[in-house]
Amino acid sequence: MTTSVSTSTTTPRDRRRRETIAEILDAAWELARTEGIASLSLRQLAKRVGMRAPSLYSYFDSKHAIYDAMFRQGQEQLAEHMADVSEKRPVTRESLKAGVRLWFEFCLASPVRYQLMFQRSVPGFEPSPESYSLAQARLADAGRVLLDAGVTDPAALDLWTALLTGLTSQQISNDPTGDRWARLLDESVDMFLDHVGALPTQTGDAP
Amino acid sequence: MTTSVSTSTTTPRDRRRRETIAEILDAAWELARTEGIASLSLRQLAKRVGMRAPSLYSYFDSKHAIYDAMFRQGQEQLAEHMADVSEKRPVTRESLKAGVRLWFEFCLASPVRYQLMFQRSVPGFEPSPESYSLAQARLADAGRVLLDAGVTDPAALDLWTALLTGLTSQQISNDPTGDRWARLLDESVDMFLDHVGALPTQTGDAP
DNA sequence: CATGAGTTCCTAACGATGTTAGGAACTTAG
DNA sequence: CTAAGTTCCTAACATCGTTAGGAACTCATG
Repeated sequence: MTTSVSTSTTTPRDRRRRETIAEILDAAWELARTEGIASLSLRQLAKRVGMRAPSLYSYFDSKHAIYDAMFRQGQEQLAEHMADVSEKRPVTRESLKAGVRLWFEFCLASPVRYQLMFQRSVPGFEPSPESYSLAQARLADAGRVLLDAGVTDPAALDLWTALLTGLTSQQISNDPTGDRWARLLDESVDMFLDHVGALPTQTGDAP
Repeated sequence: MTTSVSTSTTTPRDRRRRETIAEILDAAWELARTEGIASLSLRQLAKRVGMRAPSLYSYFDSKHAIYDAMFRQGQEQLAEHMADVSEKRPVTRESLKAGVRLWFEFCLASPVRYQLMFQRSVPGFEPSPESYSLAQARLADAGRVLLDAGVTDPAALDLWTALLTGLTSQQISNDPTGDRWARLLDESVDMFLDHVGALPTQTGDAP
């Protein structure tokens, strides 16, 4: 309950605090990258930022909260990564493929991030409602793109996400560094669109 | 190095031992079902079979070895579950759909088992080479079925497994008890076969 | 400047985890 | 009967997330 109504929460102390939080999260990602996302230990993390484990509790309520913050970062990064393509209209076969390729790129760029965000690889963890709503919004975006492509059947949407998540996790667990996935992605998109009869590859303009 | 060359390892003691091992594994599955596959604790497991934790080490070298034994059990159960359909020739669109439905049934019957076998949901665990080879054999079976259906392109095989694993994990995490997946499965199989041009739905017998 | 609140850090500790050491009681083979 | 092998135990170690309680610091107000 400080009386800081004047400057909008940018006191010199708050700045330092935000820097420390960022530093902790950076270290957490690095540690997750080397030890595995589920093997993040507070003592190791604290050591990496020059602290003891209990001091982390000045910045996060629990280990869970750290995972949650990482989850949010991931969602923000995803939104940024997809910004260009997610609003482009009209939707064409090519723009859809480009979007899918961007999504794949994002997932492959950091398998650990992918595991945290989409694979529920951390045993006790599920994102808080606020963080999860971010994810829902992103998913709604993807759904809207497909809707604008003329795909309306809910079952088809299920099929679409199943196809993409299947391809992604298969690629990540089998061949994270391979680069021959682009063709498979395009083929999948074609298969799906042909099946549901959307965005025909022939120029389908009515005269 | 006992001199038991006569009776093929069926001494009254070995029997008791095998019973105990089975009992431990049963309790492990039950515990995994209630606590989550990754939250299996040796002390809880021991309590459930009327022991203390260290006594489990007379039967398994480590917690990892218990997971490995569970993995093997899962593979054996899968083989048994799929036995009817995996050898049926010639492969038809219907038999393929039946096989896929069996697979789905198996996965949904025990989400915990699915997570252990296919989702790598236990942080430190990966199956031993011997156990893994079992899984490889099962996978080869599935591949052979597809090959006999006329699907030879390796990329198409990737697409097939991606589609199925995507559908499975999506179903399990979103709606484990729902029963409207059968239609989606059939639709997926049709989409795939149409795309690769195998097993045409018209009676394709040459006159 | 001085005082008091708020923050950031620490050490010590609790209960839980997987695992090892060492020993007692039992089963079995010679 | 005796010696080996097994099955169980308690005690303990290092690790984990987390809490309690206190020392040192920053900072706004008298």
